[in-house]
Amino acid sequence: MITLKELAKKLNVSISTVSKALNDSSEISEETIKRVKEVAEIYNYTPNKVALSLKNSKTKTIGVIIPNILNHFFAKVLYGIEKEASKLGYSLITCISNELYDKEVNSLNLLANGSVDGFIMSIAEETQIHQKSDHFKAIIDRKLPIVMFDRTSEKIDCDKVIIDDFQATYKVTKHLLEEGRQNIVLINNIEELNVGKLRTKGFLQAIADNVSYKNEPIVVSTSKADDLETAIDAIFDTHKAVDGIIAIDNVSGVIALNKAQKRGVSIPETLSIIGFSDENVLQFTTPKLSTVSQHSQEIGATSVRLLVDRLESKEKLKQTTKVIDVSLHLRGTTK
Amino acid sequence: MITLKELAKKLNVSISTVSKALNDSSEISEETIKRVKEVAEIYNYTPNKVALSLKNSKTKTIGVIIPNILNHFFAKVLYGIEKEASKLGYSLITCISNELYDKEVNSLNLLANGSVDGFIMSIAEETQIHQKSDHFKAIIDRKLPIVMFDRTSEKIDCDKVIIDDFQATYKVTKHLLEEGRQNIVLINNIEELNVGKLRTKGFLQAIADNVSYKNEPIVVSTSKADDLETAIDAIFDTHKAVDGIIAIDNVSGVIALNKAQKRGVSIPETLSIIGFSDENVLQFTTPKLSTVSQHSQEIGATSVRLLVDRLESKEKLKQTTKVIDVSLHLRGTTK
DNA sequence: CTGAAAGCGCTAACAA
DNA sequence: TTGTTAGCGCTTTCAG
Repeated sequence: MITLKELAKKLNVSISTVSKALNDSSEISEETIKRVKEVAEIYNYTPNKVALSLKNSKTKTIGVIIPNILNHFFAKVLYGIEKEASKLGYSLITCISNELYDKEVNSLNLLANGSVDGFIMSIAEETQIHQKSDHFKAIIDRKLPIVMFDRTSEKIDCDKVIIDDFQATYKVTKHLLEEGRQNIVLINNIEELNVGKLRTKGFLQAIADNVSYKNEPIVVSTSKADDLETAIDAIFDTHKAVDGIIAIDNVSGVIALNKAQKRGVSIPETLSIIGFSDENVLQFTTPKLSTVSQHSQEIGATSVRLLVDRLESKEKLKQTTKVIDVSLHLRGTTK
Repeated sequence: MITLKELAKKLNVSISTVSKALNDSSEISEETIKRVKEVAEIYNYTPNKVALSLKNSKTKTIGVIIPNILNHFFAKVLYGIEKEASKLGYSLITCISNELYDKEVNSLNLLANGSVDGFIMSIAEETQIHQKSDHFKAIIDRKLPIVMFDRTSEKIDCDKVIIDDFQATYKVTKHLLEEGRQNIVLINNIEELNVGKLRTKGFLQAIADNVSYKNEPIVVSTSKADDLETAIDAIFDTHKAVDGIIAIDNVSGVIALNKAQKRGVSIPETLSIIGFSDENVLQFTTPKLSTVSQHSQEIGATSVRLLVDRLESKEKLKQTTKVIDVSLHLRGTTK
């Protein structure tokens, strides 16, 4: 990497002249600017990012902490974050907390030493179970803004991007009720997470609001099941009359569809299934799974915009919570 | 963030004393070291990463360029990279090329300005189709080492981590031949990529080496197919006698399994299927897909080790190519 | 219009 | 044992 100093020597001018010329300063003559730029071009000069960061106390870099990159939802959010960040001239330092509290604390502290201007993150499962939040406070105290998406904490006052989880399942349930389903099972594979709790609430409320629904709402929690597939398969034994399944996580919907088909259940005639999966699973099933689309990419992009707005605004902005719309994509597994 | 300077003032000593004390220099008295460390602890001092990077001309950061984060193979490699890098004390700046040449060039240049010590990457599809490689040369000329994984370029002399693609399909094909299959179809959804070409070669060679195989080898290229599912479904019409399918990409194996099942083909009795999918798809099918495991996480970890070795070694190391073993996981879709 | 110098936070050679 | 100083690469104020 060639530096200003070296350019200056080659040009027989001072360092500051080169710097100013390259920044089109009005202090420098047209003539000199041209000369400097030519030579800079030849030697392929680019300003050293680290020096700039030190000088400006700004890195133009966002720290991203993802609980689990193998989960397609998070992968897609990251995709959205990367796209928007790169559009706005920001780089990404990515850490993966692997759902662990310690790793999350670590990543946060590691990057809070000047490496990034702010954070975009989703809370690790372990952190959420144990309701930890002091580490977030510590970061915010150090004037590093955080944007939380999907898994957020009420204890922390920061920008948030979420979907309306309650509303999502409320809508889904309502749809199944309108189909005339009377034995709806909700599969909850994420009960420790707040989003899991909210989605369950939406389901229960929708059923409570429906006077013509005869049965008790059924919630099957599978999180602790050693084997998700077995647990889901068992639903068909335990609840013989099941005619509607809502799967509020990434994968359970597809599994339920598979198990139902193996048992010869005709879908969507006698059973409707709606999942929270991303489109990537669609190519794996026939009929195609009906899903709640969480607009994952949009969640990522919005998070970036929120953070960058805060970083680049002069005034102190108020903390906001953006709610991203969900949409119901009815495909082959619903009527 | 508190700085050395501020600590020094609070302690009434010089900046360098503080610095040395914190680094346990033998020049400083036990006494002072203790005093300094206490105060540093109180104010939660951590050295500024940017300043260190500038000082040392080392960022302890690796630039990672992934063609497509939504592809589970790459997500898993990234997972492996992150885990190993973090173990070795390195951070990751992640870019996603989205399979585009321009984006790849851009990311490379963006990070080559001092942001990272080296790169780990897999080549974008577009780059590989057009056989571009000058941008890699430019980076290496700037003394930034690159480790390429999976999709590599023969034109570039750098560390590489690959699987033995030829051997992989050779083994797979041999297995199907030993099962007695006589009408094997290879589905190639990645024919523009070198790995696609190599895997195809391995298939062809295995068949050529087998004297008792009666028919011509069949390769179905689907890359340009608007609809992968339709293309795969059509195989069963075009090649009625098909009794073995090898899918050399991430998803085609599962799709083939689905389509076959819909047509009532009994698996693995009359048809064997082997795919290159990762384990994540297993929960979506019954029987479980037999696969070639590429040890994606290991690919990532090895890439990191290769790069870090080079970065931290005094001598000039020779460029090496690590070949990661593949293993054949026979499950329900093979005999 | 151009240059010298200070400073961002840190380390290390050298001086005291 | 502690302090002074220079320098990593850059921008910017102030002098010339």
